[in-house]
Amino acid sequence: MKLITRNTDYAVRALCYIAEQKQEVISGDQLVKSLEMPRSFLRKILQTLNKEGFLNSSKGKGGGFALAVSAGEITLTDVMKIFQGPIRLSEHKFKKSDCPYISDCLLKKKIDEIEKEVIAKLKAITISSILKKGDKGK
Amino acid sequence: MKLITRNTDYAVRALCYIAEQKQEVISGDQLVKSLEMPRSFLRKILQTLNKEGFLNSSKGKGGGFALAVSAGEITLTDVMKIFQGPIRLSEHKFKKSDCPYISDCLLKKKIDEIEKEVIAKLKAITISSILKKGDKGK
DNA sequence: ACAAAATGATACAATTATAGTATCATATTA
DNA sequence: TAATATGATACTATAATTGTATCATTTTGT
Ligand code: FES
Ligand code: FES
Repeated sequence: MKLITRNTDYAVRALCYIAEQKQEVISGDQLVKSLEMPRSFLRKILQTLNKEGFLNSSKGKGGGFALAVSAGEITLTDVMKIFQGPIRLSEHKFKKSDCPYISDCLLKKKIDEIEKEVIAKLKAITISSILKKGDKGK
Repeated sequence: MKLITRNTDYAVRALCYIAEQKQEVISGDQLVKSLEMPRSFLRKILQTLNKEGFLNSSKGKGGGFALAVSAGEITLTDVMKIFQGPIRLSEHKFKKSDCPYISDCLLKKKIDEIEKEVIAKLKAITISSILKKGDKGK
């Protein structure tokens, strides 16, 4: 029953780390060392973030990853969507034949409401909002 | 990324159904037929609800399950706890060595806040609050 | 040219959670 | 004592999560 899976979490932490460094470009290995995450797993995550346009990558010596978007513009929901698909708290949506309440289901309505609020709040969390004060904005 | 798993969902719907009927005692088979859920799965769920004190059961002809607690006192979080364990949106709690931010992690704080709010809202959803108007209170 | 340093692509594997099944035992009622 | 119901419990299947591992490609510096 996790809302945030580990690859999302790793991704967020990696983005935070990159955003905080003075250098723009950070190599995967540096991230692995600094954040102590499984190497191959993080590499895959970084590749995905690159493909999705949140990171730019460069090969060869001195290469690595840099933010492609400012830290203030990357939201938690962005990252979640990439690694976990569309956000949905419940799958309470049964075939009509399955459920006598479906046409006017209060449970569904209530859950949907909560879902909306949660998403709104997650959307308000950006990478820069997670960084310690003083580092923000970058 | 589901907040509510199917056994929780089935349990809630079963509780709703039982609460709505005029008879107090409803057999497992009647629930299976009416709600069109997998028989064995629902039986297991009903047994669990019984063990946890939300249903009373009686064997033999005319037996079945009845609410042990009034519908207004069974919350969604109650049911979730039974079938999904303690509610936790994120496992963002790494070993100290893993994460430079852990001592003062804004992400953790923000997630925890959201978590609290979600739990509060889920707690406000009771079985009777899900039933159609007019059936309430039973 | 060539080696070193990096990422890109991709296939594979392990673990865990979810979802569901099946069987036999036990109690109750008619 | 047969029928009806739940109790206990072990088993299986599927899917999601969490990784690993390998080889290819690009870039840089000597
Ligand atoms: S759609 Fe069936 S109870 Fe909500
Ligand atoms: S505990 Fe590490 S970023 Fe939150």
